[in-house]
Amino acid sequence: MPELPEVETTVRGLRQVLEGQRLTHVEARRADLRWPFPVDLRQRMQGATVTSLGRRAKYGLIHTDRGDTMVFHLGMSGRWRIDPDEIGKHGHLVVETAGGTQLVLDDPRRFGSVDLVRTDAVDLYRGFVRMGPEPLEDQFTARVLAKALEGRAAPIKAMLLDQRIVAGLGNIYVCEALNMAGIAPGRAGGQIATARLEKLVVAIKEVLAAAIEAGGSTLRDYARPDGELGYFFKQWRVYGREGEACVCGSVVQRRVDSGRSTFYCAKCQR
DNA sequence: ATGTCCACCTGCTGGC
DNA sequence: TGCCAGCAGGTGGACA
Repeated sequence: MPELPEVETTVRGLRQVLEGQRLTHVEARRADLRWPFPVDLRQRMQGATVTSLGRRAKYGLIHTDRGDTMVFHLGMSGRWRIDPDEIGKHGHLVVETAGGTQLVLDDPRRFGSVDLVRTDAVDLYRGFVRMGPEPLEDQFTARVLAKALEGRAAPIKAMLLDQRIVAGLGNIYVCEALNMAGIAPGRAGGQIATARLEKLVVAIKEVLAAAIEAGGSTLRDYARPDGELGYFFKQWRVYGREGEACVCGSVVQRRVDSGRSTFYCAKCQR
């Protein structure tokens, strides 16, 4: 589930049990996820105290008093479980705190990742170097987006999924934002009028904020072993709704672009 | 440089 | 019941 809102919700849940806590046990249960775990992960994290947590795009950040930052990505199927009944066969990283909480990073498909960087050099992390602006920050504006799309022929949908253009959107929220803005997913990025980009930027900010809000409303679930993510899926306008009625009365379409489903309304998105 | 596609994994669902 | 194809929220790298 992890696009920006899900990672933000995850970080908020982790913050409640990790911030200010000393890590008494850190154990990787296999050698790698998408990449190898840092060989010195346990050595550097075990015994350290978590000073704060943060997020950059779809990455979660766990800062310690040793000047290290653990950077995690949840891939397609990753999630943190808090005090689960059992670690489970996909529980690949286990962290325990002095406060008595056990955290398990669970990721069946193993597209996620865990890295360790020096906190004062987080910006140099390979995933962050060419990354675009945070969509919820003020510096993400229609002007900035227009500049990034200038002269580009690729479909707007593909461009919004490109983390170098704007960082944190995934397949769901791109589909939703394009629908809210009334823009056809296949339209060339460089050929969208500024006024429509204004609308798109507003839609992106709105859909992300609403999703975080919905995740936040069920935040307490993270304290449970079988905690699930939020309920924003109930608010999807087009994603996963092929064949259903759009608000305009037309029918939501699905098509596949480079292996990813695109949901849209051909009538209200032009 | 830009655009496009695929591999990397496991689990689940729906059709036969 | 069982099998198999198709699908899933991401992204780095290989290609033209």
